[in-house]
Amino acid sequence: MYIYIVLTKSEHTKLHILQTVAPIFNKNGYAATSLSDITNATKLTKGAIYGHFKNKEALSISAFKYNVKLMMSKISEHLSLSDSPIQKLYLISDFYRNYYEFSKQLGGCPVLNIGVDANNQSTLLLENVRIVVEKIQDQVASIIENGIEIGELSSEINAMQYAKRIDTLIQGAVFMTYTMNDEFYMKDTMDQIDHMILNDMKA
Amino acid sequence: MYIYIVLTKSEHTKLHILQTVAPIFNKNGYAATSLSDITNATKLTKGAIYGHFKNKEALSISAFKYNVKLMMSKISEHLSLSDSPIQKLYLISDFYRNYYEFSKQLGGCPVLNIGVDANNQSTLLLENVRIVVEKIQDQVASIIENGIEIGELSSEINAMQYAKRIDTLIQGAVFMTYTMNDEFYMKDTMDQIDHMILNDMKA
DNA sequence: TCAAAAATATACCATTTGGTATATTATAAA
DNA sequence: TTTATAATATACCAAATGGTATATTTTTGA
Repeated sequence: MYIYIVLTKSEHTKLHILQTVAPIFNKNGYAATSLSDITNATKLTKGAIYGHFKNKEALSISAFKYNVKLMMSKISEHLSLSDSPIQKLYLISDFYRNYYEFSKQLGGCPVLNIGVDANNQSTLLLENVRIVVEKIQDQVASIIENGIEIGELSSEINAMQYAKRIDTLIQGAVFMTYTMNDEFYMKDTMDQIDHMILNDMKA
Repeated sequence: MYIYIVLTKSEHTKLHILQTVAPIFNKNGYAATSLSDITNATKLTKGAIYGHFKNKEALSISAFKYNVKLMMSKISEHLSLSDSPIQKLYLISDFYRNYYEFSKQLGGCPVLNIGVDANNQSTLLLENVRIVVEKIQDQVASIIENGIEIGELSSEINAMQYAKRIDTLIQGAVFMTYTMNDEFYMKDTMDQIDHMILNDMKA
């Protein structure tokens, strides 16, 4: 079953801009993405761009959010494969085993790229990255809490601490995988996470 | 005991440029650092800058190497506190417990910042980051190998694999610490590394 | 002390930057 | 079909960009 949503001209153009521009900002970073990069890629003029976005910073934030939404919905989709909290944890590591290829479509990992880039470029952009990181950690923590409640996971563990650990492990793996262009880091880190679930977290 | 090295005018200026510019490139990234940033900060003119460096890219590479040298010599200094391989591993985690404050002087972690930044900006810069990462991992691996040889560490473990794991854990922690401005990630990750040394690596 | 060389400053280059005011075109409701 | 409005294009802006040729100043060794 498909749901067809009729877009107005304006909505269509705005979506086209975001789709086109999100990977560019993600790859190049804020400063290295120029308005001519944007107009060339979208085949639109500055008039059209500025009709939809206040300025370059606002566009970059919308582009970041667009990429995050793509990423998050892909994870959610994957996590829906099981209802069991512990299985959901395994599905997280499973998702990231293929994250290198997936995230290339987005122009890289938005959290890593924009997190590093925004740190000294745009306070607004950095705030948005932080919100996303917190949201991700909250979601993982609530999976862990559910697992503890139904007795799948040990009641000894601190849900938020482990959520942060998992997130930190993942980000390190993403960074190393991209920087060294070597998926070993991703695969090995996911093995570590699986090991952690089994040995430290399981009830 | 101090060693005084007499610098020529040229050497003095070159050092002054690198000292001044290294944190700026590290903070802002390649594209977001302009030549006027450089001339303003150094109080020199373009003539002086281009007398010492072929172009902006060459300067950014020298600046990266300058920061890496500062970082590496600081680590080496710390690791010289013990001759025991297993103690050296603990000294690595100990070093990174204070890394947030230390690396701020450099304008952030050069490996993380330039690694992410260079990925789509400068192939030359990225190559240099990779060389540094490999060098760090080789050094950690050789500490582990020594530990295995003298019986401090288990002969079951793969030295390079654990070197890469430690490095990946550290990079993740650095990223999270900076992005969230929260040293919890660094401290907790170093606890994990200590735990790994004791439970997975120790003979 | 002096002259050659090295270091640095000045003045310039074409191109690009983000952004805007205005003109033109396309859309959508009456 | 017409008309008001929304969407997009055009033409422009001052400022900044990386880089260079040349002029000036400083250094250095004879």
